[in-house]
Amino acid sequence: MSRRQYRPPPRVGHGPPDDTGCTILHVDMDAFYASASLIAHPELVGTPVIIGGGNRGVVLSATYEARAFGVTSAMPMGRARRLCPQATVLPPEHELYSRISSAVMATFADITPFVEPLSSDEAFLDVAGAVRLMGSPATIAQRIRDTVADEQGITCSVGVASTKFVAKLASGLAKPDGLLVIPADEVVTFVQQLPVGALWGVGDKTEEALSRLGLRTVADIAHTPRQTLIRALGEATGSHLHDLAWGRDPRSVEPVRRERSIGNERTFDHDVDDPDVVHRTLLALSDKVASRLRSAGLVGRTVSIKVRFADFTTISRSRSLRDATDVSRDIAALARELYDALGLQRARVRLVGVRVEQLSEASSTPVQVALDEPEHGWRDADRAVDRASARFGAGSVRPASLISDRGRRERPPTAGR
DNA sequence: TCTGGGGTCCTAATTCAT
DNA sequence: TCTGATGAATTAGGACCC
Repeated sequence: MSRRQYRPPPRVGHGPPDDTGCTILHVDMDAFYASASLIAHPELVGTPVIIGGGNRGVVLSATYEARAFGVTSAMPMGRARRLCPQATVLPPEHELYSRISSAVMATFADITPFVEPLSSDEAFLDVAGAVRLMGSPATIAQRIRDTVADEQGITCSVGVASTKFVAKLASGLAKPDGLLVIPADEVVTFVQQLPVGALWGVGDKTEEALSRLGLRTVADIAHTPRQTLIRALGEATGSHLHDLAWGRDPRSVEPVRRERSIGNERTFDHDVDDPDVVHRTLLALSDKVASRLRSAGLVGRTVSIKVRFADFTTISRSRSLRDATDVSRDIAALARELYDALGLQRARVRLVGVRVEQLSEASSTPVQVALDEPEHGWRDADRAVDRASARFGAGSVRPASLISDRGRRERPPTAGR
């Protein structure tokens, strides 16, 4: 579901590609959400289909038939409908996607323990240790494509290369339903012919900045002094891009990545200027975040809120607690404090979000309890709510203020994920 | 065109501790 | 005790990714 697509693969080299040393695979499902949803709608195969919804939503995924009309992911739904009025629009089915995603990741795990998922529909694999048993990297890549197609009924594309970022570029160029090997000794030629926007980490803003320097291709970046790039883009981005432009990418495939934050946010159907509605939404979001923390066995020290106004300007505020917490009430209280401290009168609010950062394992983080606070009471209450939710469904137990009269009238957001 | 929701990482300013 | 330097942590904002 990469947002950036580039033209058909340029032919690199002649004869069968040499995959020696190309032990990194990037596997990417083709139009994942759309393909998955079509399993239940075989009559729509071969027609334009858009996954998305909500009156203020964006396109989550679209079939290649819809993309032919210019529809891309993350495009506002209104625009997508105008570009392709004949498309069928289906609402997302997240549970289906996550089920298929788990099955695909399990297929990867059968091949190598070195699997780094990037999202529900793509992953890096390091197959160095599997080559003796299963054949060359390209052979393994083809086997993955066959297995996923047979078992899940959807296609994927695989990039095979000696580094992560080249493997990712390759899978993008192989799409849809393709396999592309970039031999190790052709990496520099391959990357340098690409436009700067093809590089991972170059979005609209960075592309603009590069364009101001007159840099359009990766070769242009490669032949620009490192210091010039650093001056224009900052230390990290500047030196990173210079390295990539020469094919240097020492990052290894990391199977376990610890979560650094957990958050939830919500865009209102219509802009809201009633502080009471915002307060109740913050409460519901805090509740959701806290329960996700608990089920992940994590606690967090920093609570941050995000507020987006009607004109789309967005601000955030955060504060750190003395001790890490996973207690709904603590998170909600701080979120509300942060919001109230903004001193907004009747600003029109489009979105609010709550996020908890500075995470650590709940089991290894002592949660300090002040003697005069009924801290354990709230923790125990939260766990009872967790048990009830597990038994009777999410949202079966909610803070009283979310089911008040006003609540019924305004229909606060329910926990749905 | 009118912009979701889940995140990660980077930068810069400010504050705090030594 | 005051002062300055230095480095770490905190906070806010923004770019980027899928």
